[in-house]
Amino acid sequence: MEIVTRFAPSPTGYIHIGNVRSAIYPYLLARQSGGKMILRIEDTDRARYVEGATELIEDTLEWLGLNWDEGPIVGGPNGPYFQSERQDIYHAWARKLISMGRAYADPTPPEKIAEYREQCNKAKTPFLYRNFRPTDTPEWQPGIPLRFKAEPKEYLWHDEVMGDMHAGPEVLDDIILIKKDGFPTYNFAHIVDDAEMGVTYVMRGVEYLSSTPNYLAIYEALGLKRPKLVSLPHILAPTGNKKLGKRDGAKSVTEYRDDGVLAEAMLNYLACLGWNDGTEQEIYTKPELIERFSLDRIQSSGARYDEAKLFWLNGQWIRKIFTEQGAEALYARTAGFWPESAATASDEYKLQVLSIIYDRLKTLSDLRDMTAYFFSDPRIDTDMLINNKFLKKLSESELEELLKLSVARLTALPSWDAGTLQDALNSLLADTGKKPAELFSLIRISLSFAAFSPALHLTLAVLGRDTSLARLNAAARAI
RNA sequence: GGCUCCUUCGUCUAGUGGUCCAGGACGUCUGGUUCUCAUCCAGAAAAUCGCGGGUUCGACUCCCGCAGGAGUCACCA
Repeated sequence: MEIVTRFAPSPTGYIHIGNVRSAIYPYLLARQSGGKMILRIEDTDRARYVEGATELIEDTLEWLGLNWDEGPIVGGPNGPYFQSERQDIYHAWARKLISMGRAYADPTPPEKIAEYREQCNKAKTPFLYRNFRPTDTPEWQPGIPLRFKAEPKEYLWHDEVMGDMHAGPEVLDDIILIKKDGFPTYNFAHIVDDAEMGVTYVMRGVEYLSSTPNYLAIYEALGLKRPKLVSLPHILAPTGNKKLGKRDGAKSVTEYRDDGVLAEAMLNYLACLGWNDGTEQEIYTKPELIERFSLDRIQSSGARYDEAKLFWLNGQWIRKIFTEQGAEALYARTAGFWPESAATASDEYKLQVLSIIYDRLKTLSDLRDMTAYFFSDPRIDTDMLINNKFLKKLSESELEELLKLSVARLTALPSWDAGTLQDALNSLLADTGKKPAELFSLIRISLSFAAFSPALHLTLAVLGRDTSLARLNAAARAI
């Protein structure tokens, strides 16, 4: 049978690190089996609805490369894919339950319910609405909440991650199916939708585990085949034991895109947080994840989010793309990450800069700080030269002499390529009798006045003859 | 509080009765790669496998208790 999975977020804001796994795993499972993934927007709570959130969700999925087969934008045979547009469907199913005697209109005002709950709290007994079930219920009509009529009994089920589960009758309750405003609750809507859309795997966070018996009761009442149930453990915040959530400052997934994290690295990291294939591999491409993914290797305990590892992985991916797909492929990803002064620089020049600096990047946004001196002359800071730990042993006149000699030698060079420059630097080293630490530091700092830079001969080669010599001369004059 | 789930290096994890005085990765530390920073390479420290019982010739692995942590008990999802 075809595997059908779904990702069913509420449009209440952006997708963050803590909840994106419930999109990744359904995607991997669907692609692996040749099945399909549905995107469904659960917008039944008008109070929490956030304008533009649906677009944010779509943007996140598209960035990560998690394309859906049915849903907003792409459409499909089981639409609409917004719950707010499926009112009639829920009401039809609701009437079915009413006619079977498994649902009833409940006119009890919320204040009265709060009172019941309070009574139970005082008596230290669990609050179950079924114990307060009204006897003379009116006919159901819009404006009155509709409740499920629970039949307390024991439930057994299998969760693909948590294993065999059981729950006693004490957890079964008369949950609300349709709210006063006519919208269904999540509890009811997702069951109807999954059934109508042919969903075979329901993957969601573990917070739904304890309400599963109530869902099971509804499947049973409706005569529906249960989908496979998959509970995904929480991702924990870096500190404490709480799940990662927006109020702990969980960043949105796409915020990392803006910070220069590659989608490949993000997907790789998130997929492997709480899942592994049993090997010692750390870097996975999307096709590899699709091939290797398996539900039974999803961890049953929560996993702590570790940004340092994400950044490490991102560095690995930056290098992987450069070496496997070429400098141009990586360069194509760098738009928007260059310093402002690079605006007028040519693509060819930026590509050269990228080629000598890419293996130092943890994120693409590192380009901003690390490459500034390639695009504009740095401010001369003689202090940086004179007090350098290698250069402070040399007198100022000695530094000036060395710089002038270097300029003279480099000026005389017949060509200005990395190889020639390397040779020139080596012979300069031999002729002056200076240590590399001294001569190279002097030249490197004079060129960049930066905390660090790529290999000296490469830096010279990319900066070009005119710029290099001008900067060395300027530094010599400033000493 | 009731119910439910979870528990191996700081972190992510491997481990399905002996090959584990517990392996890999991130992070940390040390050394190397003609200066710097990073990469890369080599190496180190790092878990009495939550605790206590049992079963067994033998347990991280099976059973039972306990403790700790988490989730849930909405006309939110």
